[in-house]
Amino acid sequence: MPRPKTRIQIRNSETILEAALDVFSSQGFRGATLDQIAEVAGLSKPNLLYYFPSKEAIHQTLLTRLLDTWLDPLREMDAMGDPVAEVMGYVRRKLELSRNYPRESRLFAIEILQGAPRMREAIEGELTALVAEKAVVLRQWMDEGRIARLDPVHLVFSIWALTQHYADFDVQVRAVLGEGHDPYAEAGAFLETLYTRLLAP
Amino acid sequence: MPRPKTRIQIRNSETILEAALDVFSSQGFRGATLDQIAEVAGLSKPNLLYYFPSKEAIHQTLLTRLLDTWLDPLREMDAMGDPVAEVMGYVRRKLELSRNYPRESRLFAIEILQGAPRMREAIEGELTALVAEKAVVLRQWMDEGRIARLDPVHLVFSIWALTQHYADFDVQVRAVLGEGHDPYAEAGAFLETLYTRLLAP
DNA sequence: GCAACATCTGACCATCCGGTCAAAACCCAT
DNA sequence: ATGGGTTTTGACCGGATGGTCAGATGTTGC
Repeated sequence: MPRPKTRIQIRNSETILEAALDVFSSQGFRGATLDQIAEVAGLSKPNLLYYFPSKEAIHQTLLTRLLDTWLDPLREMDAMGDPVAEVMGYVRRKLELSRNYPRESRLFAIEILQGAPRMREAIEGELTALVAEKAVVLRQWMDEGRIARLDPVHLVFSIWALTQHYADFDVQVRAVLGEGHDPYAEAGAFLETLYTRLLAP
Repeated sequence: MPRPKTRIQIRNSETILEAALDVFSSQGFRGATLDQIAEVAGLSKPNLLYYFPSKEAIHQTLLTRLLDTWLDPLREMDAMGDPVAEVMGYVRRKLELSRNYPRESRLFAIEILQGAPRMREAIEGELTALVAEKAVVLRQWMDEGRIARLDPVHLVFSIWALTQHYADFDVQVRAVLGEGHDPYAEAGAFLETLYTRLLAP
């Protein structure tokens, strides 16, 4: 089953990946079982293995798809735009990602936490290259005095940390805030203030 | 084996917990096996179970010990001290914790990521209470105009996110930075700048 | 309506894993 | 040295889990 072709193949592959995302992101690779995924997907376990050769392959497919989605917001940061607006836009897009795709965020986090055993290559390649590229842009803006002088790479780290925190530590965030809060709305306002103050030249 | 008494008991209990921390923090609860822990500890599997009644119990012991260490830096934040210095001190202590106890940080992170199945109570109790208490102090400082007006709880979240990021995402941080960097030293400088600018009234 | 192919499943297998247990090895006070 | 308690272990158990397979069931183009 190299490339899905028929409608059934496409539909079922998607169903499986959707279910697998649910289970992997809440249990980790080792904690997830094919039976669980099969149940969530509403398919039998052998049927899962008709569409994917192994548990490993399902996980790998999810991770590969994930990386692109994950890097897109940073790719969009435009060297020609207004520096503060561009960084702010990146923060906003990244926070949206956490809000709309928390399972993906957690899947990614678990993978990195465990030493990125199945993503090392992508981390050291694509991701590192993209950050290096954008660091040049940021440094340029700093040289021109359009944003404050900071370590550009750690600036990017701070955006990752602050936005992903709300998806990855959701349980903790909600417990501490208590009832009657919209964590993401409040986070948006807080981060707006934070980066406004941090970036001012 | 309710309370370790003899020297051998104390020594072996510690050896087991140390090994378990290694394994649980890099594989998660489900991913860790007693055989792995036994091997790292240099003991046999039945011997592990002579000191602890179950895998679950080893994990629970680690989590319980962890929480106190984890909250201490925030407890130390003193309402009587200088506001900016107190917050900065908290940031510094929390970053030290990430640097010196990265495995503990990851153990905690994995637990929360997976929905805190074995820590819910502590999160909703102790941790929430402590944050609420310190939020009062922070709000007081803001009312007095001694630090900038911000959402105090999200300010605390930001400190957690920014400091723990360096332990939890260590692999990614090192990959992106490349050779010849001291991530924690750079992070310390970056966070100093960030919170100086953020907190200024 | 039927052949050819795609999809699905029950039964099964080998391995792994947490945990048990009886007996061996060890330690130490007398 | 010896006896009584402590510590350690090899062998084993039952259940879970990833994966296989032969055959049943569906689907589609003609």
